[in-house]
Formats: sequence, structure tokens, C-alpha cells
Amino acid sequence: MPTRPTNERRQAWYAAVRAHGALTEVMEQQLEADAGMPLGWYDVLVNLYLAPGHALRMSELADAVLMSRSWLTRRIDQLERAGLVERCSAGDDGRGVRARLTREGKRAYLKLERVHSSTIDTHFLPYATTAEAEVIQRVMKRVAANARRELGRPE
Amino acid sequence: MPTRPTNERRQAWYAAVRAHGALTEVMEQQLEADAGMPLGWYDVLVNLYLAPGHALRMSELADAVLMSRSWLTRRIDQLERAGLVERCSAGDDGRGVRARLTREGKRAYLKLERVHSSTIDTHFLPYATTAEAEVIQRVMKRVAANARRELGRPE
DNA sequence: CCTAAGTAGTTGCTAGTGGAAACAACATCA
DNA sequence: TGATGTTGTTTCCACTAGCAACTACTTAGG
Repeated sequence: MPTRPTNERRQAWYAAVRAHGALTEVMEQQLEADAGMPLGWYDVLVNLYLAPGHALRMSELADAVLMSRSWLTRRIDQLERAGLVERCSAGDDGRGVRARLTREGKRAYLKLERVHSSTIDTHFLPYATTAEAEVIQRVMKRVAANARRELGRPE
Repeated sequence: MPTRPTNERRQAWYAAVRAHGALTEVMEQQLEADAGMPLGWYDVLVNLYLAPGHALRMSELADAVLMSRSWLTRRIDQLERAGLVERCSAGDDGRGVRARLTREGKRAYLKLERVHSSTIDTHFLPYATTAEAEVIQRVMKRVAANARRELGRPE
């Protein structure tokens, strides 16, 4: 089977970029409308929810979301003001601070997750068969793994 | 053939998001290093290069890149300062302003395009066969079209 | 112990982004 | 000729995110 011209094969990536941009925008609107929360909160809340005790050290959390510490400090400030997260001491280490989901924080996460998933279900899944979804997942995982290696953070 | 559980099929989208993020970061580094230009310039330069006379009205260009007019004003300011674009009058309409690529602007675009393509060639294409690329393109186009319809700008 | 060096998290500063609204210059249409 | 609409710019504001300086604490070495 002949390989298509490179130019034409690149269109696959362009299409993925456009789909990502458009669907992300839909996602932002949906989250704002149905959950009253910005997409930017998602990563932090997911990581906290999945952590044991729904809590993580600041630095662990910063690493998990691939952001700087000062970034995390300020994001946790926001979430604390919103009542979704509270800071507590990290036991033995007097320097450490743990961010922990409050009861409301857990509820908020579940809501966010519900809206997030439902947006994917209605705007992505109907356009990909099971086989197609498998192809996308396989290829994209390889691409991401390679790119992260290139960036010096394999994982 | 049984449909995989929804949860598992969603992983395809998550993988695409992560791949997009990582490859975009690689792209930014590459463009900065090899062309000395930010990725944010790409869209504007492409649209200008492909336009007749390498020039477009400000409002047309703003529409083309899906950004506001004030955004475009500032981006053209940057590109003008860098010597890649110049503003000229829009002939019959005294209000209008056309942004036009300078000679350097054309050279810069070609350079940017070369680096951009080569990043895709080395970080995406090797991980997708022709058949896989076709699947990705087909699905992502449908997703993007639907999302844009949802956002109220079909196209 | 006690000091030196390192680590965790916060804060001040800075540069940049991008939208909304006000605005000036011009066009169009009655 | 006004009234209204358009085009592009500007001002103002809120937000983002990194760097570097700082505080508070821990740990290692003498």
C-alpha cells in the first residue's frame, strides 16, 4: 500500500488541533453553565479527589499538574476562597502544607466530573466508533509519550 | 461487536488532549529555538500568506483567526514592530486598514512553516500509519464541525 | 547541640494576554 | 445633510504565570 504524501497525512494533526480547540471551548462553556466552575480547576480537583484522604502535599500536587509552586499556591487560594479546599499541616514536616478537599469540594468535583464526561459523551463519542477510538488512543498515547520524552519529563 | 464501556472509550479523548498539550509545548520550543518566533504568530502569518497579495483587511483577518478586533490590532502591532507586516490603506474604504506581509514577513512565514511542518513530521507522523492518520482526520473533522456548530459558528 | 545547607510554601514583582466599552474616522442611506 | 452603522484603535481592567526573594522549617556535619 502506497504511503500518502506527507502533506496530506499532516492534515490529521491539523484536524486534531482544531477539534481540541473547539471541543475545549465547548467544554469551558458547559462547565461554566452547568457547574459554575472553570475548566482550569479540573486538574487540581481530579488529583485531589483520587489521592488518599482526598489530600496531597502542595509540591506533590504541583508536580502532578505540571505547574510551578507559585501557580499552585494561587490556585489553591482560589479554591480555598470558594470553600472547596482547605489547607492543613503535613503532620511530621512543619514546613509542609497539605491541600485537602472539603465536603463541598468533593461534591463540586463529582459535579464537575459529571459535566466533563457528559460533554465528551455528547461531543466526541458519537463521532468515533469503538475501533476508531482505539486507534486514536493508541496513536495519541505514543505521540504524547514521545513528546514528553522530548521535553525531558518522561513519566 | 460489543461496544466497549463508555468509560474506556473516553480515554481516547483524554489521550488526544494530552498529546495535544505535549506536542504543542514541543512545537513552541522548536519554533522559538529554530525560527525565533512564537507559535501565536502562526495563524496570522498563514492567513496573510495565503491571501491574495499576501494582504487582508483587519476585520477579515480577525474573523479568519477567530479572535476579536482589539486582539488583532495588538498582534499586528507586534508583527509590525518585528518588521514582518505593514499596514496600508484599503483602497476605496477610508476606514479600512489592510495588513500586508513585507518581504521579510514572507521569508519569516516560510521559515515558520518549515519548522512547524518538520515538528509534525518528527513527532506525529512516525506514530501514525497512513490508515491511522485517515481515521484520526475523519473523526476529528466530525468532532470539530459539531463543536463549532454548537458554538454558533459553523463555517 | 549548633551551624550550614537545603527544602516547602508564600509573596512581590513583572510581563503578557485578552475582553468590554468608549472613541474617532469614515461610509451609507434616507 | 443628518442619522445610523462600520472599522480599527485605545483605554481600562482582570487575569495569568513565571522568577526571584523571602520566611519557616528540616537535615546533615562538625
